[in-house]
Amino acid sequence: MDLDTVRTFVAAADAGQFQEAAAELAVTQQAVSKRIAALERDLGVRLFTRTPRGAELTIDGQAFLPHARELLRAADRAVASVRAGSRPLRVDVLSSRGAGSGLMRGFHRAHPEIELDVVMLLDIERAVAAIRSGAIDASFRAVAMPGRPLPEDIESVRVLDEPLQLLTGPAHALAGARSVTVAQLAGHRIWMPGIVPGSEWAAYYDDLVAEFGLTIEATGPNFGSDALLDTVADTPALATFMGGHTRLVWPAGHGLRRIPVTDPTPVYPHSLLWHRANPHPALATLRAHLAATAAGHDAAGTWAPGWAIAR
Amino acid sequence: MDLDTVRTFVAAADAGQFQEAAAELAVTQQAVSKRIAALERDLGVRLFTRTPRGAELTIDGQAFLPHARELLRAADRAVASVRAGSRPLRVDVLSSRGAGSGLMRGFHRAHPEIELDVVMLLDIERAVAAIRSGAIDASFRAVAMPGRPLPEDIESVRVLDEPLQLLTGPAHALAGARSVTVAQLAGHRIWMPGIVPGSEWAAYYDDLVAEFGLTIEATGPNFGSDALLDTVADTPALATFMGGHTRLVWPAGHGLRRIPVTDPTPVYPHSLLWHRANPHPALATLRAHLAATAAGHDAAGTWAPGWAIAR
DNA sequence: GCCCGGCCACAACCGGCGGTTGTATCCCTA
DNA sequence: TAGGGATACAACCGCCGGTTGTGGCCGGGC
Repeated sequence: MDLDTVRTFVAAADAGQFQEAAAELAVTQQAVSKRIAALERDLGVRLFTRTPRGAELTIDGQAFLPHARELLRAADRAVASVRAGSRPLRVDVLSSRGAGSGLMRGFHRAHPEIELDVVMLLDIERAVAAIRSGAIDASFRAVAMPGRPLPEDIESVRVLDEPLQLLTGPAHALAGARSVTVAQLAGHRIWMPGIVPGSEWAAYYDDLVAEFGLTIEATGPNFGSDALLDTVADTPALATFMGGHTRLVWPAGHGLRRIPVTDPTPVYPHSLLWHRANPHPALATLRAHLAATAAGHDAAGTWAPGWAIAR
Repeated sequence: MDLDTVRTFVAAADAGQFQEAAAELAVTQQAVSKRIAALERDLGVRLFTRTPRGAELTIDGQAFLPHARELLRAADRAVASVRAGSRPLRVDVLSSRGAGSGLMRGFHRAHPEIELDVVMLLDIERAVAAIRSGAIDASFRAVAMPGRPLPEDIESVRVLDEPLQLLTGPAHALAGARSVTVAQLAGHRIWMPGIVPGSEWAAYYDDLVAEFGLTIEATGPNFGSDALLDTVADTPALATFMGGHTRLVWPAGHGLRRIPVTDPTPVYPHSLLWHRANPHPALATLRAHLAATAAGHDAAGTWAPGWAIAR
């Protein structure tokens, strides 16, 4: 289906006649007639009843019309999403199910009128480059990499500390625990596929391993979180970490357990990063929303690498 | 923009390479390459970074992808709206702002998963013909015309009595009244443009005029309810009737007044009409919803023509 | 009652869009 | 270094979709 044809249909329906629609679209009446005929052939129904005084919608045409309008609106939104200047606010998040996504969902609920696009860059290096180039407007991340402070033109504000939880299958040795200490995790295999090597996310787990002597396998390709959950559910010796704010679509019958980690609770600190000179009006709205809804940071009993919360 | 091109973009994004997308779409790799290049030219941005091992989305491509998917979903819904068999439930209402529309909005809120299409046929003759032919699944209307009972294969159930209210501008003689009796309306001009001559709606007002000696001008073209409200607001000698369940988008600064009518209150009885043999599953859901939410009919102090509520 | 005007459909024609085949180039891997 | 797999570029061509020209239908006005 061609959107020009749909546009022609809507114009003809609004005008009530092909001739006027043709003038509006700057084509001949015959072209409109052929387009409508082609659309009717494709759909297999008659959309207009032709009269000597114009064309009026059939019942099928009436039913199709609002869908056609919605189709054109969707096309406009799609084009706007990549239009340079005055495009939707474009925000990078760490993962599709992490705290950043949750914050953006909350923002969208609070401001449904603001057009949003959420993308996922792989590490903070690219995120910072994209922010500086204007390709994205903001990013939810730990603020830096070890030894690599943020450039001066990037601003940041700490938004949320996401506590890590242990995710195990029903047959795991720790499956019955109400909570586990970090010390108890020593000796257990923890599997974190899909972490991009060299990213600040990988550095976080490197620090966690170095500090508490855990065994984290960050290798292996990422086949998606469904595959991860499947494997964890079926493998008694395997567990994984999950953000405490992740809202899982819980697969039925897996018997998965989420177990809080304590003494200390490892938290992943999320900050909002943006360019000092970014003029996007929705960016200010987002910052105000986050400031208004942010929970206080209770550092007592939690752990995070120093470089991740610097500034 | 061509939807085949958008489909190609989504396929390439999912596959991560043009070659596989081409195989999926049963075209050559070169065709996919040209389509993507054309889409990028149209949008003015690069959507993929080409590598010797495939093609991965740019940031713009990532932002565009969900919009592209939504565009294709909208196209599917549009096609489904006219697909013979298993199409959305198609319901006819009297007007876009009357009680029927309100009931359908309530039904949609209660069952958002059910696909709906609302159309507006002009009179009950056509509605009954459309119901019998299967072009629509149900209709909200007064059940019949005077002297023309419903055919045997059409079933109906009374759903809602909508009280008429008087709508006046601020300078109208009755503008200050908390309520008016039907007798008080005698001598005032009441303007009802857009009523289809010969329809059961027109017959209703004919009966109202004959019974109570009102002056109703049902003539003149219908320039839309906005124009109607404008005229009523500015013309002291003119009023109109409006369904009491109409939820107006109240134009600011017009000073319009809605005044209940009493002694008796004219009500427009809405029934749901459908074909006895219509197998659409959503039709049963709609009937159950209406039965569960229907208000009782309090006939005391109201008036409606006998033919409109027969059966 | 007839004619004219407005609107839509059909036919013929034609240019360009979008497909295919063929080929060059790049990069990773063995 | 050779080969495989990926994309881009070039040449070719059929057909889709536009235009012009024309005919039919119906209603309103003279």
